[in-house]
This record gives sequence, structure tokens and C-alpha cells, in this order.
Amino acid sequence: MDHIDRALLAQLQEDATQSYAALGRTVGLSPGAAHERVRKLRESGVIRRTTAEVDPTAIGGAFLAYVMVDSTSWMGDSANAFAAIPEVLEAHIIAGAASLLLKVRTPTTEQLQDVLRRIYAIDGVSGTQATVSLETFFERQLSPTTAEPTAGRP
Amino acid sequence: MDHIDRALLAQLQEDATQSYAALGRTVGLSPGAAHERVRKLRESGVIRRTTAEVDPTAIGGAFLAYVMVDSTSWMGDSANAFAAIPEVLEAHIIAGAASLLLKVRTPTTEQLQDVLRRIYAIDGVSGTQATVSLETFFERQLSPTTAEPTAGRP
DNA sequence: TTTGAAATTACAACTGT
DNA sequence: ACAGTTGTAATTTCAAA
Repeated sequence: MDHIDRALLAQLQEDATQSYAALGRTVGLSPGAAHERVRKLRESGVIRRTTAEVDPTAIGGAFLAYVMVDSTSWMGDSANAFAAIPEVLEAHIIAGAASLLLKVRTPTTEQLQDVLRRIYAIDGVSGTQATVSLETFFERQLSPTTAEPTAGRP
Repeated sequence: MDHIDRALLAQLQEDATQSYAALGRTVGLSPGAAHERVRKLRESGVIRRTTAEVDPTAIGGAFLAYVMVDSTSWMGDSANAFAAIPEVLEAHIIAGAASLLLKVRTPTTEQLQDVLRRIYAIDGVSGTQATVSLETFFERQLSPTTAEPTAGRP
């Protein structure tokens, strides 16, 4: 993971459809070398997958809400229950007031209510607190050019 | 936007590297027709871009926190100030207690503190409240196969 | 890094509904 | 007209030298 790998990642985040020739040109590598680097980044799991980023409003995700979930018991093993609700896009265990933080997208507020009802039905959930997004400024990925984890060399 | 388009979107979300031939095979279309459909989905903006999904821990994003931002004034035009902080991955105006909700990734807790300091420095910000994620169950995209926005037939 | 064969994409002209 | 099919040229991928 040197600066060339990071440049490749930044390029692929922006546009994963470009050819290895174009990719190599911008980072100063031959097409073959660029190809091999990217292959290794995929293999090692640094690149998890290449995916089409779909406009949420076009597929029934116009409403965005974050939901804090209170619980009566340890929710550390309840990932599947939340994953079973397709409108729940993220689920995190959090430190603080509630036990879980969810990101939810629905086409309408009615559907949001329905999702909250389904969340309530999960065993151990004692309460929810939804925060609706009125406007999204931006949603982006972390840039690889940002500061390193300052990993100590072994 | 019919069921074939949605199937194409679902496929491309999973793996955007597959050929139009393979794509067409799974949705029951010739490679040319699949290509044309995808081209239109791109052109119309339903597919925003195709991107490499990078493991955040590999590029200095091991820590995840959500930050509620209180403000003394209307923050509706301050998108650029938050976008200028690369560790801020999402920024939403929210209905509720605070004015803004941010998603932040940093390599360490020290760096998180530094980001909070930079957020504080933004004009109008009167307070922050960070919620740290201890464990992420999952982070995924909205599936196109989910319920429609129930568009009224004209 | 370069090379070259195999595969894929992009773009025709054509066909049927 | 419109969306899909087939065929073809130009690129691109990818393994081997």
C-alpha cells in the first residue's frame, strides 16, 4: 500500500469503468502493471467490490432517517434481525444513550412508520427514536489520500 | 423503469464488472439490449457512477462516529465548510434536536478529536455530540427490488 | 514491460411489434 | 416509433514471454 496504490484507489472510486491503460497513464504505470496492482488490491480485500451507485430516490428511497434503538438486553447477536429489514441500510452498535444506530431509507413517511413497527417487533427492542433528514448535503466515500493509520512497521 | 431495469440495477450493485453478455443472460436479454438499457440508466442519472468500494480500515477509516452538530444560525448554506473536511463522509440537515448530522471516519480517536475541533471552528457551530460506533453489523445499498414509491398512474 | 490471442464493448444496420 | 436482435470493428483484458 504505497502512494501509487492510493492513487489507483482514488481513481477507481471516482470511475471504476476506466481502462487499465487510462488508469496506468494517470499513475505513471504500464497497463499491465496497473492491472496487476488492482488485481492484488481486490484479492487482498482492500477493494471489496466494484458496484453501481444507484440514486436512492429512483428506487424508493427518497426518505432518509437515522434511528436510535434502545434495548433491554445485549443486542450484539441480533444483526440478522435487522439485516432482514431491507430498508435498514446500516446497523451499528454504539457507545452512548441507545444501543444501536440504524440508517433507514423508505419511499414515504408511511413506510418509515412501518419499518419502525418492524424494528419494535424485534426481540429486546424497548424503544426507537427517529431523526429524519430534511436535506442531504453529500454522501461520499473516504478518500484514500487522507492521512494514514500511522501503522507501526513490524 | 420496469422490472428488468430493477434486475439490472440489482446485478450491477452486486458486481459491476460483469459483462453485458452475462448481464443480459440473467435478465433474459441480448448483450446489445442489456448494454442499451444500462446506457440509458447511466444517462438518466439512475446509475450515478460505478465505483470501487474500498475497505475503510485499509485507508485510515477504522473509527466511525456520528456527530450531531448544534448551531446558532441556519446552516443551510454551509455545505462547503463541511465538505472541506475529508473525514466527514455524510452531512445532513435534520429535523430534531441538533441542526446537522455528520458521518465521520478517522484512523484513531485522536484524529476524531481533531475533526471535532475543525467542526467547532466552522462559523455558527455552537456544539457537537459524537456517537462512536463500536461495531458495524453491515453497511449496504438500498435494493432496487424493494417496494416502489407507489407512483400514481396518470 | 511488452506482446498477442481471446474476450468484451461499442456501434452499426436490420427486424418485429 | 420503439425496443430488441444480430453482426462487426475497435478496445480492452489478461496470461505468457
